[in-house]
Amino acid sequence: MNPQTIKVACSSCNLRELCMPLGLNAGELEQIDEIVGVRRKVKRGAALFRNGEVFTSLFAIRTGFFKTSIASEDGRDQVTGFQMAGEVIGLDGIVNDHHTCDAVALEDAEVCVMPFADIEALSREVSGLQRHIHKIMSREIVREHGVMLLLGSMRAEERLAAFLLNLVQRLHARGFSQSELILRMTREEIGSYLGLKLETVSRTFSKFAEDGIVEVKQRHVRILETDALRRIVNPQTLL
Amino acid sequence: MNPQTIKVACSSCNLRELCMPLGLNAGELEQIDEIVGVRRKVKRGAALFRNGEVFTSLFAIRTGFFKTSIASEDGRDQVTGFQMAGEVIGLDGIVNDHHTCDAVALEDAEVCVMPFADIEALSREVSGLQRHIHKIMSREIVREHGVMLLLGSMRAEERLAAFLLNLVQRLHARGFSQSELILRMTREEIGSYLGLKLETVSRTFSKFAEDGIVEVKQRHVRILETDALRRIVNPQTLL
DNA sequence: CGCCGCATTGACGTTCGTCAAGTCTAGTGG
DNA sequence: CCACTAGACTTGACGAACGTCAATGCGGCG
Repeated sequence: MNPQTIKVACSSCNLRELCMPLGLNAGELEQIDEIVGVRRKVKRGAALFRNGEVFTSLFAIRTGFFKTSIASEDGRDQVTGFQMAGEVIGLDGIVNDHHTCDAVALEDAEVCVMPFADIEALSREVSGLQRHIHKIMSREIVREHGVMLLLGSMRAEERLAAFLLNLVQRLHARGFSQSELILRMTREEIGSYLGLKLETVSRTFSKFAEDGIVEVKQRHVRILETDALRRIVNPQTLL
Repeated sequence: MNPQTIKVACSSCNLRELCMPLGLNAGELEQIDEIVGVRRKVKRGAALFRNGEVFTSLFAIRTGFFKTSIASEDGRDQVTGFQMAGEVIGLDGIVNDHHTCDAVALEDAEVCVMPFADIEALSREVSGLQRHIHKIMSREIVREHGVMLLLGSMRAEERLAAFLLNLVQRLHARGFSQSELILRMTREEIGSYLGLKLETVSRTFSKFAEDGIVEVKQRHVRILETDALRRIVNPQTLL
């Protein structure tokens, strides 16, 4: 609730290739810089937006880590995703001009605020931007299909293995280790995302550790046998 | 595999308000008619598109009923949605120019073929169309959040109750009964969508019937107590 | 240094999946 | 017109996986 306003430039952002389209000329890049005029800091535990709030902007994560979650009327809630640097959140708000989920920072974070009206206006001019927006939304739809497959048909070990592989792959794409990661979320949040109770998440971590597949020390995870995790997710594949 | 080509006009289509934006002037409507130049018939059991095929077009369903599903490498598959007249399918293909799921007709169907390149070009001119496309994609994202909540946190009875309420609500919006419906999909397909085995779906139907909440005769379902279904989905609410 | 939230682990219960037998129905062909 | 068949559906008995409840451990932050 303390929106810092710091002028920045996409054109010089090291996350450019993650959140912005490639192959634009100098003039187009400059126009995009205009859109992302403001950054906002979000403290750990604070919400970037909440269910019901008016939607005005998409947010590109510059630093930090978020979860998005929805709540059913009777209080249960479901984590719908974990987002890291270079990813865009807020797409849920477009359809009704109101956000339909909460976005909460799991560590101190900073986002680029992109007013959606400006995005729409500019993407009528710059077809590369238009295409990029469409792809971001389509990617989210495809990602959610994958989560539905996970929730609908996998057992606990498969879910957790898929989760770890996905996380580490995304972190690796950002220059982090392929085998070591620090979880920014609690067991309960992992469980909510995976459709499991926190105890089951904990037990499954312990099982993986017993089997020598990972080392787990609270939120610090080291993957010892990536292939073993892959085999758990996909028993058919003989790696 | 027998693409019928029949010229039609959105401007005179009775599903216009479902799949196309409102508030356009005559000239804009005419331009949209240009986009939807072709219809295609799909026989029951046939695929409109399959995972891996090149993506070129979105499809607006004119008549009939579809399921979309994805397959994990080891053969399991997950139904990701059921689509009816006025709904748009194919959004998953945008991100990689290839479809990532199968769309199969559950009864003889007819779709309007909308080449995506044309949609993008025209939506640069007609901001109402641009906005509409964004909303369709956002709506799909929000719908999938709801499915994640269902798969991640609901029990069998809650899932089936939510499923029935959702179906009947969408059918009602299309002028059908609020209380009676014919299921176009098998128990197995319902189960796949809801993350349950077909036997569990069948048992849960039987339980609802015993409790006097629905009458079930194979695929014909009559809802006797809508409020009871709502209470099952959302125990807190005292209707 | 002590507290509080998070994580782990164990014992037990519930829900749903599995396996199997049997029924219904729509469609086919005699 | 009716018998036959294949696929879909129902139902029961049983077991496995995961949830629930509860006790305990650990570590980070003030």
